[in-house]
Amino acid sequence: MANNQKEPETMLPLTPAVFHVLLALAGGELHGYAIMQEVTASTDGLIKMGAGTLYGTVKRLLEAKLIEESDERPDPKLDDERRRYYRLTAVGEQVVRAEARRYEEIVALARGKKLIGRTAMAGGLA
Amino acid sequence: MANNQKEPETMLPLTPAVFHVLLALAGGELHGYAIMQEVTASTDGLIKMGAGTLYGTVKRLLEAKLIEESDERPDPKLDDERRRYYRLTAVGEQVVRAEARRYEEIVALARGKKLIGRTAMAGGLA
DNA sequence: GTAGATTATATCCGCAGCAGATATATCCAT
DNA sequence: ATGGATATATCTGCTGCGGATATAATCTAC
Repeated sequence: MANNQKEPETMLPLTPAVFHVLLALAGGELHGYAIMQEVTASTDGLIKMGAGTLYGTVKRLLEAKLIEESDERPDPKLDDERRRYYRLTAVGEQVVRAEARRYEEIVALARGKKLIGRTAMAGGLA
Repeated sequence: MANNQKEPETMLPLTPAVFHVLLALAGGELHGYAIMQEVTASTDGLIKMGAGTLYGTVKRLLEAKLIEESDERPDPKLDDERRRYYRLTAVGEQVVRAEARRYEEIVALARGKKLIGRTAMAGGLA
């Protein structure tokens, strides 16, 4: 094969916490606390990631080289210097893509079993 | 509200193991070992559910009344009497539906961040 | 028919990692 | 300046996943 690294599929499935963190960072670099807020916001408050989960997950993701710290500051003046920003690595992006596709397959499976409709309106008729 | 039971959304998110078991049973009742095989088959071998995971999960699902044992035998003559068949309860079906919708939302989120395409072909261009 | 592989259920236990509690410190609004 | 929100970090209890182990019935092959 053309590249020298393992196939991203080999590290699937991701834990939900890992996936949510990578997904949050797929929209651009964020600092830890912002990741927590992004996860809560993007799931309508259903997933509330605790501090222990977040920082533990970030640590493991750094070790696995799926994310990396960035020294760039979006706006040096308005920024809080306590913040530590993180971004996806190339491998991290491959992995989050692969996991997203896996989720897509599961949705297709659920659709095949008539659990959800063909349209993408997740709310249904409520 | 009209019904006397909790909203299925309150017990989300499900663990991946729980979701896969419920999803397998959404296609009709199955015995334990068949659930394992169905999970492996429907995920192209990516998820290989161990015996400990399966029977532990089944036990907890029975306690939570999301599944129930059925005495019906698909074909009494050809059947293996060791088998224990399980089916979704009404609540269990509500819950697996709700979780499937949640997965759909996550896929939509990933789509919004351009991680996957608009079409549902999960394999992509490989 | 009987030996070996597969099917089938069940429990045990080590380990990963999630989640709340705790600690510390800075930033911001009043 | 005081209090509350922001921000990072660690500790620890607990859940539950997953491989190993045990037991037994069923099926296949010879």
